[in-house]
Amino acid sequence: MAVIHLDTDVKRKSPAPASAVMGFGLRREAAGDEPRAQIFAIADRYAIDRRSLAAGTELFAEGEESEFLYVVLSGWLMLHRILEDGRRQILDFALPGAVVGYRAGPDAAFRFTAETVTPTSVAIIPLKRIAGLLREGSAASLTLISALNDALLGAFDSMTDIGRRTAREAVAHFLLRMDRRIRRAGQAGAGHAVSFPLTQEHIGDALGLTAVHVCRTLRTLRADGLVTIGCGRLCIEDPEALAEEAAVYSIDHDFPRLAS
Amino acid sequence: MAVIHLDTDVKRKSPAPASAVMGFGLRREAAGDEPRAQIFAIADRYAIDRRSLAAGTELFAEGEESEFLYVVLSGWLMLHRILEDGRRQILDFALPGAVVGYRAGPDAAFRFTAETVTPTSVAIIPLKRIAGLLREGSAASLTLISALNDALLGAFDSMTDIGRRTAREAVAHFLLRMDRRIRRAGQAGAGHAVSFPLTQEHIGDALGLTAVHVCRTLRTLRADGLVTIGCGRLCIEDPEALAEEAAVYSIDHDFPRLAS
DNA sequence: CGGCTCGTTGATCAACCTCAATCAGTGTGG
DNA sequence: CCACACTGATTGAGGTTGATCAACGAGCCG
Repeated sequence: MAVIHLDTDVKRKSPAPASAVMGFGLRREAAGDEPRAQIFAIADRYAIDRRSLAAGTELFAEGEESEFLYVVLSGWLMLHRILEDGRRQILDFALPGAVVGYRAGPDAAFRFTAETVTPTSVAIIPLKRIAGLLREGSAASLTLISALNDALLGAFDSMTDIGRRTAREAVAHFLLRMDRRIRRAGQAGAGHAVSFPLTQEHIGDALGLTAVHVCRTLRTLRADGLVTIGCGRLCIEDPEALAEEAAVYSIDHDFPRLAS
Repeated sequence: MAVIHLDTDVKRKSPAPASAVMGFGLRREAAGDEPRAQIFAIADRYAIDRRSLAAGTELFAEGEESEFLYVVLSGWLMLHRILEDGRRQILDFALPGAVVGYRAGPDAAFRFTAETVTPTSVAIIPLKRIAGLLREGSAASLTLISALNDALLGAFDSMTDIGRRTAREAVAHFLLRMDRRIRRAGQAGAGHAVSFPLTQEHIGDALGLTAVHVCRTLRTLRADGLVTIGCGRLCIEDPEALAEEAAVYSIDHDFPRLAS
């Protein structure tokens, strides 16, 4: 896997001062990448600890209460809900630089489950400190609001995919969006391809489809020379043609179409 | 319609000071209703103008740029996207007390269209003032973040409805959610019923269904004695049974089921 | 009255699901 | 070293949910 995994200790419980615990040089690592650098700066300043998780483990579960919020430092998380009979809806994926688990306060339960897709490390930030940050006022407020707003716009994209696009359109649009997010998160791979840890079941659960149907859909997209996907890699072979397949509305800010 | 419509002038362009324009006694009207009162307080303090719109008019359209953000004072808006061939996905409904159209700055285009469902009046707030508010820090930052977070959680609910619930489950869950939102927005009607301005097409476009199928689904829900809906009114006749039909996950914070 | 929106119902169709089997790759314990 | 289990991808056959197309009635309005 191309996901950088910095350390493997499960949890450091020592209540050391933040500056001592969080000296990872995150700012250096992400220099120049504006929104992500700002999130990492918040993690650097306000986190009291960090935690490394193996793939497939829960960070928190729907219904739990906790005093913390998390910033993804490396790896992928998925946020999801599961209905009683096992149906699963993946609500979002959290890439490095994502803020996960914001709530109004420690007495508000998590409304979804967060589970790692790859080995992942997160910074742990007390909600109390965030509340303080907001009251006092700083550029961090704007960063946090922007992160939430981005998440909301992403959810709107997903709703449109799930509700009003065909399977082929939805998968095409999903791959375009993910490719862009992966690059923005600084995970760009060699050449055109990016590392892509999701299984077909993940894609299906994010788009309201079955893994079987995602498989069939990907087969046709591959056959048409639009994408290469598999073995943990994704390559958008023909972005314009794929955007065409995705039934992107003409005004779409992210994927402007050539004609009109 | 039970939606209170305070005035009908189309637009006051006079750049009068906020306090002069916004003396509507909103704080009095919403006293005791915490989150909504806080939003109205923000509108009271930061709005430069207000605007009243007839039903079925656009407040703003996807792709537009503007320096403003809006707070709904009365009436309903719908936020939606339309694909090139006319397919429409309704992303959210905005009830009184909702914040609509937040963006990082005036150069960021709207990513969806906002259109009135009923006659509506909104307070107009310059994005600049919001940015200032966040930098300076105040309780308003928390209010704004909470509003965004609530919108995100609502979008997650919708995604689960659209992606992983059957039409019957989705409609049941949607009606439960809307009933709760209407009451929280202070629009509770007489007795069990609430005023409900949405058409079956609105419901369908919010849930990724056709109006025809919503009609058939509502028929069975009515026949089973679960809801009364029509003529601009909605009445949840049997909340527990409807939650049962909605396949609400057992941990759901909003609609706890009786058993487990 | 004509035109419009909204709700309703029927008949048909297809997109996507379900069930099932196979296969490759990978890890594991004997 | 191999049998075995397990995950993830793939393909086939058949079934079902919800879409599409169409028609009609009620209410409203100019």
